[in-house]
Amino acid sequence: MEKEEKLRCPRCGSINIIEDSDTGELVCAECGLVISVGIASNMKDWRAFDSDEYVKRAHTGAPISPVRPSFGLDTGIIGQDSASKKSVRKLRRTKRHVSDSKEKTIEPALMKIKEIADALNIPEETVEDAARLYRMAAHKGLVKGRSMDAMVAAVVYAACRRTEVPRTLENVASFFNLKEKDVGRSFRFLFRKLGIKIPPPKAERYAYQICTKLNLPEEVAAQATRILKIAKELGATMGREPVGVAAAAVYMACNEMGIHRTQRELAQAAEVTEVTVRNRYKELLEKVRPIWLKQRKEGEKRAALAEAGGR
DNA sequence: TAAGATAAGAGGGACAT
DNA sequence: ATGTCAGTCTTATCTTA
Repeated sequence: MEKEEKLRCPRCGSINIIEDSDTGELVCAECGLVISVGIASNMKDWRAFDSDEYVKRAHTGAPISPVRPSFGLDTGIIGQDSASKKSVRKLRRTKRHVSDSKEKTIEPALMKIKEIADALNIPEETVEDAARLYRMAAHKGLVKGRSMDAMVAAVVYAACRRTEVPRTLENVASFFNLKEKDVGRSFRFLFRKLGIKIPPPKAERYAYQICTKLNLPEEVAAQATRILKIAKELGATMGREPVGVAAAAVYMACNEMGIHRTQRELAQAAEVTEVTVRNRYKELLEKVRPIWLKQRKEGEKRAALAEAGGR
């Protein structure tokens, strides 16, 4: 059935490597790692599955460099890589490969992926990943007998997670008029069966997204990112929904910078409840704020010194 | 009106059976 | 496969400043 190469997946060691004839990419059929080219380089950390584990096994160093993340959503930042045209063609050209009927049945799903991607402003890179995941699922017979919408929703959501595009289950589910929990169920089913580990979403991504929604200055996002970094190091985000933590961090950054935003506004932007924002905020106040303020003070001091010295 | 507090209920993960 | 357990988040309601 599957093509086999003499290659081994560097992540899971499987020799079950599929070649995507369109892109020439080598993809591990077991875990989905793209071996030769593509998004693999963007996906750094795979080990953890849920939020708890993520913090427990938090990679120590490696500060998440806040280098202009492309946070998407209605801002013009998405079209960075101008490969859109190429990848659309890539998606269309799926029939050329593999003669069997499976590829044919996949086509409508790919179209749906395109549709939802347009609606939710999802970048091409993510669309391709979703298509790739759907193919893997189809080849393993995981789609048969299940709602195609739910499966498409699941792979789109998964691709968003893998490529760190901040979209919630709710975002994806509502496009298909599905319930969040149903998409979630499909998502978990699919990726348990595929054996693919998908890293938890990063709170920093949501922080930027929230700031964008509320038209907050970049400095707020930068401060929120620092808060989140400290929170992570302290384990204060353990087991919490990243988007909720992000909302609280942004709220705290606003407060500290004299920008008035209510908890309700943050809650709405993050699509969580006020209670969640409150609870996360409370935790951040206790655990993170002291350290954060100290670091800020030190940072300012350094900046002042540097400026004085530079003159 | 914003924010804090509390309680009941749901859904899901870990773990054991 | 099914059940229990601990923990989170949501909804609803009430209180406080």
